Amino acid sequence: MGGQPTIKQVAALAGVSPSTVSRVLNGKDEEHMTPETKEKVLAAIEKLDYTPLRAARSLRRQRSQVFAVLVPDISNPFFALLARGVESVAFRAGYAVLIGDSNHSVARESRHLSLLLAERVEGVVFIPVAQPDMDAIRRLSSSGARVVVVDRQVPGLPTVGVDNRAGSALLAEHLLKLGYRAIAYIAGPEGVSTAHERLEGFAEALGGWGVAPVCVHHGGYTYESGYSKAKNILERERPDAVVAANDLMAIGAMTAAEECGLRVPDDLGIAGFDRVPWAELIRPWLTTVEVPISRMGSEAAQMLLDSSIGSLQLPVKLIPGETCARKREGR
Amino acid sequence: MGGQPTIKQVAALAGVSPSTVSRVLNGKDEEHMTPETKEKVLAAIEKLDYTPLRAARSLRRQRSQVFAVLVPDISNPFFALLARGVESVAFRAGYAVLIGDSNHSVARESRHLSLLLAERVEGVVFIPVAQPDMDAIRRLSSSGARVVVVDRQVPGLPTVGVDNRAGSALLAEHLLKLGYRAIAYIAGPEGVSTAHERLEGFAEALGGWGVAPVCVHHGGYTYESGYSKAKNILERERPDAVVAANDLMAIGAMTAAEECGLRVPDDLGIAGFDRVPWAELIRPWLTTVEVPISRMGSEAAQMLLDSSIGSLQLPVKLIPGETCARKREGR
DNA sequence: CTGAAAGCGCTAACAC
DNA sequence: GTGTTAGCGCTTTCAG
Repeated sequence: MGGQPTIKQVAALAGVSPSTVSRVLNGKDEEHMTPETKEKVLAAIEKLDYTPLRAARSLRRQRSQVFAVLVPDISNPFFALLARGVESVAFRAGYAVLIGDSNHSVARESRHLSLLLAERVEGVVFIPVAQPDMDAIRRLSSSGARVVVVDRQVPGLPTVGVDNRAGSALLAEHLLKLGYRAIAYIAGPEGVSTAHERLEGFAEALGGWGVAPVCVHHGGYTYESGYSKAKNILERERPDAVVAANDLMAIGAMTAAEECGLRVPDDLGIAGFDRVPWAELIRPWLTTVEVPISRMGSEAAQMLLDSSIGSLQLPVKLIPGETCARKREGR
Repeated sequence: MGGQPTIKQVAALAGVSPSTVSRVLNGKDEEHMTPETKEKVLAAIEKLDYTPLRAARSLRRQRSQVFAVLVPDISNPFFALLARGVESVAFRAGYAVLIGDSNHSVARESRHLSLLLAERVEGVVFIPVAQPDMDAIRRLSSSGARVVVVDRQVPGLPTVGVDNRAGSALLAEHLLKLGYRAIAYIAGPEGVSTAHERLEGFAEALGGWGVAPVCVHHGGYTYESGYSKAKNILERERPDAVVAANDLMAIGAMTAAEECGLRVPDDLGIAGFDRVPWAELIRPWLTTVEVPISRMGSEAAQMLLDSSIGSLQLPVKLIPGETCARKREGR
């Protein structure tokens, strides 16, 4: 007990001044230093098991050595993987990582942004909610914190993302080649950039083949919304495939198909987007598009570390699965 | 740009001293304060959009207002849910939450514990790896940080856990009632307390019916280990059910069963433990035992906030699923 | 090559 | 009621 040792105590034990200890700690002037002095200091540090207090250091250096990850829901595996990518790079660089969960609420997100300002975080890897508080974002970033947006677009902020249009086009062509023509689309929430991009890329690619979606509904990127939208669609239309803008909704659609007595893929093809980590555990295997989310996290963290901040686009990959397996001729 | 405003600037603008601003900020002596003074200060704070610097405050108050979550893999939905529970309680109480991912490595975990020491976190919600660095843990907790272990046992530390024995017994009885008798068990890693508890609870309950497991293998709580152990078992034995110590391994076992040409549940029953959030998306539905992990996170955080630190055990719940659906008479 | 001194922004005694 | 002062633990000029 009795509090951790301070630099003063280390100095006293080593018989030097605090400044000398500090120099050793920070590797300054190491070349112009008597090896013995250094040894003594190191020994004292070891002996007392001394660790410099970050708060004091931050205060003095005017930098916190802290990053943050701010996402709508950390329990969503997609976001959790992002956090992991960030944490791993940040930790290696000696940064601590704060976690923020906005719970899809603008208000909570704003409060988090303010907290991060108080914390003087040096950088934030950020997945904003649909209509973020631009003012809070501006305040934070004009405080000197770097902000990198991931998998979304926010005007004026650098982004790490993927080519959603291209990914959707890949998926569309895959389905067309398999013979699907009556395709229903469950889009993401309106006002979210990825939702638009995925929808547009998909519709355009279909258009190139002279095909149009049977219908387009907007869901909320959740399992439940995928389920209810699909239910809705299947009661009204007779598509031969349902494509959802993410995996969670696609799986919801699978449940709906099952309840409607449709067999996947025999009666209905289903596809998603993201390739969430457990996508491959779903049976039948989901057809999806891989988004390298963990990599996006580490790239974003790297951008925070480098001075070079600029947008970055990573490639996506089509993952064919059993849920869209129809032969061109039908069966 | 040009740096954030300080308490001095607020004081100057309000025409008062910094202490007065501080008093307003902290709600001290609010009653013995001229309402006008308070108004002026509040106005100045508003005007400058001032936020007190946490590092300075921490240094002076000798408390960081920071908690941490340290887990083996934040991208594991089980741990991510835990983090969410912690974050939500901590945030409400004005605490920031650091995230640490030990990547199942003792070395990384140790380094994280040191970093948390430097950070002077006030509390840690901790899921340790199999053979943790007890020394690092002791150093941290004797620095004054409260440490609550979740879902594991570490001698001398308070725990938030569940009754794994009872849960396993529940599961065993469910299977026995359904008529399963030749049950293979895939346990968790040796040296992990939950693994032992689950195994023992299961074996004991079987014993009560005069039944013993066909065999017991130890896996690593991962999908891959579940797959390979099950493969192994199915090549040698002819169990009518495979029970895994967690869902991830159970799902691995499902894949193995499939590859061996066994139909679930007709030829082979399969059960897990944890009820990970996407367990219900798996088809056929997994039989499992629910562990309220998010709740465990919020309870742990609450323990950090309250002065009362002591172990806590939350109840588990059996979730019957289609993977163990055999009738008593067989089919 | 090393020490002394000042100060980062804030809070808490202690004055008045 | 409010201001003055000292100091949390550290880094960094500036002397020597």
